[in-house]
Amino acid sequence: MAEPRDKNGLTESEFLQSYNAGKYERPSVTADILALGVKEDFSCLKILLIKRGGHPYIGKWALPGGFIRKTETAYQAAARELEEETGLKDVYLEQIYTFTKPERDPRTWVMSIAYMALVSELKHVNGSDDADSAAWFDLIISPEKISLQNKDLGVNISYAIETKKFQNGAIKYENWVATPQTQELLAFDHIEIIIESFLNLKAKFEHSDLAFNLIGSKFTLPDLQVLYELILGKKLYKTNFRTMIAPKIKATGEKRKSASSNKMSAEYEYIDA
Amino acid sequence: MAEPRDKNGLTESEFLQSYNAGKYERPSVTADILALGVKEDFSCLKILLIKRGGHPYIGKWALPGGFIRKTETAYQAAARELEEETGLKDVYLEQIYTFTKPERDPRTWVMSIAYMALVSELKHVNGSDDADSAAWFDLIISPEKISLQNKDLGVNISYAIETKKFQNGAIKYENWVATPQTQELLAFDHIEIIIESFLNLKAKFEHSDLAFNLIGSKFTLPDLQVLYELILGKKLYKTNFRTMIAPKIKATGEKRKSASSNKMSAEYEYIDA
DNA sequence: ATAATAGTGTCTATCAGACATTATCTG
DNA sequence: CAGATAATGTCTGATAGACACTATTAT
Repeated sequence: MAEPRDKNGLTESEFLQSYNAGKYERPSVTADILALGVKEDFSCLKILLIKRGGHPYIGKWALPGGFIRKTETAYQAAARELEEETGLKDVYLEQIYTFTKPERDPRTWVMSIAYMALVSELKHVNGSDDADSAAWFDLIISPEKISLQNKDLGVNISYAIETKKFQNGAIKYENWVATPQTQELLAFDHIEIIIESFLNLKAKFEHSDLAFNLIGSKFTLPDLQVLYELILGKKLYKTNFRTMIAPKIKATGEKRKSASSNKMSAEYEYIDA
Repeated sequence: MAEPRDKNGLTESEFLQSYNAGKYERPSVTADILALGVKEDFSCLKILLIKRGGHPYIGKWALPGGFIRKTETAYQAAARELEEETGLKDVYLEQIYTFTKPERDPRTWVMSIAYMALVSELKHVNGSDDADSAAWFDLIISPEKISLQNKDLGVNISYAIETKKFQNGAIKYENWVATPQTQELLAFDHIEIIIESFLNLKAKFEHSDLAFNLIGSKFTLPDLQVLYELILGKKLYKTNFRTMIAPKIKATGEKRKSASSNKMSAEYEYIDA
């Protein structure tokens, strides 16, 4: 059978040779990473930010990330940038959402593919590259408010969150808006990425085993419960938590102090179904 | 306080004026839409495909979609392309996933932001633009196989699906691979977009009211149950289905024939919580 | 009239939520 | 020893799963 030709009489290989990639304007695309961890004493979640070393938003705190290269996937770019800018590697990485508002970057047309990383050990992070410095911030988040704080650096970034539901025929949407509450703010629309990703994490948390990516391989049940309470934003009953978690874990036989209190407790590890 | 300057001594506005957008190579970005509906007699799901009118993959069936413009969001592009190529508008549209393998398009570096559309009425669709023609295909999907068929056009496209689980330390992944089973196949990596989106839909289906976007505003319970069974891929018990769905619906007082059988049945409508 | 299917009643197992109680550990 | 917290027992109500049965409708 004859090779198909288009309206200009070209075969596919002829078309590809003559294809002009410059015909349409193209956006730059970055992979930005929301890296989450838990504070050593399990008193709050931690989020990794970098201080921007160049324009735009020079000196502002931002999510680590950078431009995707032609030879790599977005996932590979996210892993590469995370390691380059903070030294973190071999962590759980998942694509969350792609942000595309045309005016979201003052330089030019830039889309951002947001990734969420879950980190079980808050390694010391060091800035490099585009980033002056990298640091873990306390992340305090509720349905009404989000704060990112680093006491050592004296930085406090807060936004109020308002959620609105609206409906369009049978089509139901939920929207939220973040309103700045402090002088110091995040670069770009990164606060939106954080809120969207956290809501995503919360929704997935109850029906998956994502929690175990945030805690070391050996842990105590009081610590694990505190972690669940941090993410879900509510207290859990110990008994119910334990019956829920029981099929997923097994005792190591060891005993050790919990990080969230300083009492001895049995040690467990995750078993995969 | 002085305006901050970068290592070249530029302020932000000076930097932005001199910013060279051509420094890094940029990808083209498309919005592609998986539009789902239900067959009139509720015997299977339907998916909207277009026949490509130009290279590459000329003459092959593909998802509707096209390049995102500099003045619009990906959501707006998806809505626009769907209407341009098929005439469908005012439908539920949700971003699913962004596909970024560098070699996924033979022309050049192209990323695809995939959207899922849920359509409650299978309006007659007409091709235009890049698309020779648009048509609804029967979508038959199981954990092992996916088929897209249009008997009028005599087209049958099938792939076998294999799922693999693998683990990387505490990090657990699930992957699937689609293997061609027929001569005729979809353009690009669109089969991946379809499978990924459908898995997403299935996961969300049980914990949301997405179903009502696939059925008209007035419906019978037998029809609604058949729709749930189609998406979930399993039989449901009538009693349990009705107690589950009861809080979300109210009777209109009318009676009419179901589409899935030809018996009279009470008519209901969706009520929002 | 009969077969098919719409609609209802009910039983059971499981699980989330809620307290109460006992055991153990730290200071 | 006292106060705190780890660990366990048990009660309740809601919900998913499973059948059985009656009512209604198309042919």
